[in-house]
Amino acid sequence: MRIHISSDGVPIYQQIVSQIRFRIVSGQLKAGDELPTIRGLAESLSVNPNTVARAYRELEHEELVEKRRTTGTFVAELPPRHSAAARRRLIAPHIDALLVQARHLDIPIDELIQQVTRRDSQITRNGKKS
Amino acid sequence: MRIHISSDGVPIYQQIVSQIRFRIVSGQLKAGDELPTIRGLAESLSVNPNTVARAYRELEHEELVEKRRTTGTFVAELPPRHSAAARRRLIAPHIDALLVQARHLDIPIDELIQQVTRRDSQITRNGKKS
DNA sequence: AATCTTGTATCACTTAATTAACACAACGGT
DNA sequence: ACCGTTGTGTTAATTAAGTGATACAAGATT
Repeated sequence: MRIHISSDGVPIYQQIVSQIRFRIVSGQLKAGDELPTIRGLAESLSVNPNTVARAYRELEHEELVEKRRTTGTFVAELPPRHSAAARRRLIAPHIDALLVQARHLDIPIDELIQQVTRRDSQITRNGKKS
Repeated sequence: MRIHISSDGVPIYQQIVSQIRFRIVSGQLKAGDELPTIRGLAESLSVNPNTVARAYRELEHEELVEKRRTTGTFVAELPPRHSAAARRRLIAPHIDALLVQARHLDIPIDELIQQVTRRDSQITRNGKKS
């Protein structure tokens, strides 16, 4: 598991969370796959185990991973399910945030859609490859 | 100017920034419109003037507003311009964040696109109305 | 049962972020 | 010229965030 930490102000635990989350939701990590142990990853990154534990705890709260004591941490079997209405409600603020950014940068809606589509297929492709 | 502050952990100045920014980029506030004075808004929100001043400073850094000493703060005349390449580069991480969220919620790409489009036209409509 | 490895919990330290109190400076109106 | 209103700057106090050191607890392995 190659995790890259850059000292650019973003907290270490968040860098870990977002990199692992990205691999899970993009399919590079599959259900049941084992993550590095807290201590193992902590040592390879030269950070405190608490920092990795915190990252794993966040992922667990999102139900993306499952921790089994004395065994390790694994990608969760069941991604959480929501109703269509709940999904729309949960994604709405993120959509708004993106639209505000796009308008701020004066990006027209169709150009935005185009880039979203392209980026999505890139992520899909990378996930299937591994 | 109705600004709503909720004590949910998000810093007050950020709540002010995002609410005003949203109104500017969505067209509810137009170029030249005057914002509340720092002291005035501070009093109506029962916060320190420095907190509002900080919010306005952020908006000024984004070139969304323009402060005129002894006169007040106004929505800026010229939105900043970037090249197409620069715009793509700046929006990319926000797109990725949205896609990660969408996959996390198991929202298919076409449903996402549909909701983005709908929300964009809602924002556009609201902007024109005022 | 002993022991190793796993995640967990507690505490402390450091740093950054947030907000506030208060004085200053500039410009417009009278 | 004066005074009121505007944004500005300095400083401090408080709080929150991030990370680390270290000890604990539980289950697997032998």
